[in-house]
Amino acid sequence: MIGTPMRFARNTEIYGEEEAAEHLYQVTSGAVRTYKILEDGRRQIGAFYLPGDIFGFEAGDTHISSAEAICESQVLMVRRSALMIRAIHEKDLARQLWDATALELRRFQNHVMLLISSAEQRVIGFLRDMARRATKNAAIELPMSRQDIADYLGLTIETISRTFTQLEQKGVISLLTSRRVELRDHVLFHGFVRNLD
Amino acid sequence: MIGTPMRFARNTEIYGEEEAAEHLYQVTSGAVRTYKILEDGRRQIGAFYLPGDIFGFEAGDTHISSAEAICESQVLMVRRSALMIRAIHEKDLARQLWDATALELRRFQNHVMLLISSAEQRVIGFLRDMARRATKNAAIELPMSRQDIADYLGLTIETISRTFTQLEQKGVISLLTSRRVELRDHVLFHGFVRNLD
DNA sequence: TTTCCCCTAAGTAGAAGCCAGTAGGTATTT
DNA sequence: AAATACCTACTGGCTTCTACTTAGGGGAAA
Repeated sequence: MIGTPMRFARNTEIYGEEEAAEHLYQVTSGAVRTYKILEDGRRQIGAFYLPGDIFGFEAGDTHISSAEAICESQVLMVRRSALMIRAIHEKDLARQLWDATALELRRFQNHVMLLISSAEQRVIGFLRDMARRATKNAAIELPMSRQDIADYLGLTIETISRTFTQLEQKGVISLLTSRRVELRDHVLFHGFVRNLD
Repeated sequence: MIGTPMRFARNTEIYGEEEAAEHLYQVTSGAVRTYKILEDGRRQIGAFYLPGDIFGFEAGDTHISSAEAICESQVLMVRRSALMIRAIHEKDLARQLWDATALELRRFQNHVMLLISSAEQRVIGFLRDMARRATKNAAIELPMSRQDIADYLGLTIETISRTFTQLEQKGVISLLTSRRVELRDHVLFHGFVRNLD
């Protein structure tokens, strides 16, 4: 994917909800969150995007979420219209666009699954997802704050914090620092954690 | 949309998870639910489809959910491959396919929003959604059972039942029968219900 | 260095889950 | 036709889990 490289500082907006979706983005470094503000003031984070991920691709004409850089980030920006026109002739490109959409749908579905479980399962599910997507090191780097995780999982920051501590006590994770987590193997290999007690 | 008409009896499978997504469907009568069974046995309903709605369109090669008829239903079935080939030349068709995908993404996003609210807000949100999509009668017809609603909203059947009763007592809805609900106007016109106490 | 978030800890209160039990309607059986 | 089973929906009591609140410590940014 070629495009214009752009830099965004921590907590700066990349695009806003309801704006015309003229561009498509790919993260090259850093991390991005998409979110919506609800009528009652709460914030729901829709997804996190890490290096390599494509975002801003809503299939419609306007963005359904806002996007912000979580930390200092670099992204490639491409004109959506240009891409769509090219996709008519280049079958590979068209294919890639559909794949990106399929991935996005799967992520949403996965997110729904997370939200109906207990706090512990949500956190484990989130960490497993991050582990799968991150560079295959033993430790997971979390670019986002506890508040971001809370707003993604539909929990409070305190519950996130408590659950991290409990998971460490149970030996499921190691908290190297607050932003570096190590997942123990049995959690990675088993699809699901049934009884941790 | 043209296609092969097919009938499905109540609670019969239309397609299964992980099956090749060879077809695309449009409901002509009845109602359809898509769902996934979680590792711990719970069922998460992803969406309900009513007459006119298109489903089975996952953007990928395999279905990410199973689909069942909620009640005796008729659907039109179209070969996905044929449609995609036609879409290359017919721009309108391509447009329609993207629109359907965009709608699907929006529905998922909406679903995520519902799942982070209180039980009362989830039920109200569900009913508002059904009211918007249904034929514009005063009363909403609910083809699905309380268990279906519970599995869609991530609640228990008891909570659904209790919340329906509470909403009726507060004057937000009228339960004409258990499957016919009338939404009071102020809920329809206001975007959100803040204080019902 | 210093400030300011960010994170963790602990206790209380409330919301939703779980476990019965009841009632009404429909289908099946005798 | 009566009796029975079955399915669906509603209600009450108790338990559990997570939100809310307050407080304090620690680390990153300026």
